[in-house]
Amino acid sequence: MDIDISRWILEFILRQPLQDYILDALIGVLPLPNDHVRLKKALIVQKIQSEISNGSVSEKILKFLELMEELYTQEGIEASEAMQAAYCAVAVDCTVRFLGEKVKYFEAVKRIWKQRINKMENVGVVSKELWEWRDEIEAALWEDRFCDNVKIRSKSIAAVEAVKVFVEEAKERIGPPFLQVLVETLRRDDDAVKAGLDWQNKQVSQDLTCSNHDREANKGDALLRRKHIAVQHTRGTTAGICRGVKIAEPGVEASCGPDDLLSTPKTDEALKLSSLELRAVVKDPLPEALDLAETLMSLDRNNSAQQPAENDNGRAPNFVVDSNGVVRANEDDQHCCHHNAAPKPSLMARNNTAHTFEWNDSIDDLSEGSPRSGRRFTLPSPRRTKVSPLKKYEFKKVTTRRKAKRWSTLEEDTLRSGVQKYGVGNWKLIFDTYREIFEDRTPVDLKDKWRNLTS
DNA sequence: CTAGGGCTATCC
DNA sequence: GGATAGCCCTAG
Repeated sequence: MDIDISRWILEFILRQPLQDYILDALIGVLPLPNDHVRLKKALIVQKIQSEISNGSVSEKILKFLELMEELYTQEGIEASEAMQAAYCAVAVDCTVRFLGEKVKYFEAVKRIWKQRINKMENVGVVSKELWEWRDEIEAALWEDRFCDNVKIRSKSIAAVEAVKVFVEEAKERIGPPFLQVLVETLRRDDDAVKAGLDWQNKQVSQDLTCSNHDREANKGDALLRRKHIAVQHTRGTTAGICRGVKIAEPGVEASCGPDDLLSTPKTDEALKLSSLELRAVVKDPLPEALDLAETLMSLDRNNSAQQPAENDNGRAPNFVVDSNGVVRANEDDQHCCHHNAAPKPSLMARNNTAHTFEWNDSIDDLSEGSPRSGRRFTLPSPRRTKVSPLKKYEFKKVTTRRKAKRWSTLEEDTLRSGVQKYGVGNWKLIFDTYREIFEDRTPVDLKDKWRNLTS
């Protein structure tokens, strides 16, 4: 799986309620970038949420908050008050819970405050309040009155709540997952298409010159744009660039927010250009179809005028153009043709109505009396060819066959002695040993010659 | 790199 | 036209 796609998926999943073991399994399976800060932050937030899911805090949260602070520092962002408050609350909570047990309390103070927090003098996650707590908590190790003071004061600490506040703030800073932004953008695009069509339908009633064809073209433009957006998002993001247009992900090197993510003058220009290119490649079949219909109807009128008394079998078919623009034979004629249909050909014979590779819709093929004369006519379509685009760029291997050179007696004798010395099959070794004698030969030549000598 | 099948030019 | 020598291609 593409590393970006797996990242998007993981980012999205991280916003969902998730068991830790599932997350760990996903991280183990998905290919992930090592240097994507937003993903790391999302992972940390998920881990913190997981830690507080049982209604209490753990020392692990301290580590996660420290990691988060490191990421903030990398981005030049200062640790927030919410982060500092959460860190302080968790540290205090994880310590004072052992106040009744002297040994455990001593170990907790040593582990959390001496070994962890004391080493973080200048780290942003540490606040002035934390240092005040440190003094009181250490004092409580030696004097009971400080112990009581810590007990009373710590009752006001709501560690889980403080962590939740931080989590919400962190989520907001990280922003929505890329896939969510993408879906929302596409939905807006859909709404825009619908709104556009509604508007066009209203215009139709007022403006009779606006044809169905034009409306379809407009609709196609909007849909085309949507597809381009999807393609650019899914295929162009590794480099982040498609046709010179950069599609930024939210929160990552983005100069614009999610709202104007996909609507910049450059993207619009690129999409228009792509649309024009597609139109240039795909010929609109409608005008040609209408010409064909007109031709067939005029033929029908002429035939009717020239052969008014002809019987049903020889009568030229009547054609009608249905509401879809499809030219059809008159129902009566179809009925007639069924009665006079030729015997069904063998299954192995070519079926004239089957067009697997090449559509045979040329008007030249619609000669009278042909098997298609009384059948349904379809719109002319672009002719498909069997030419593979790969063939166009296929290099024809040009190899000049070497002129056959007869083996001299010296060469034959050398080959024999070589085989005697090194054994059959060591053609390269023999060739290298007597390279000056086997001029213009190859090890394969030696092999071929030996085959010839021993045959 | 080697083995083996196939192709082609040359010889008779 | 068949036989053969020399060369080429490709799978393993």
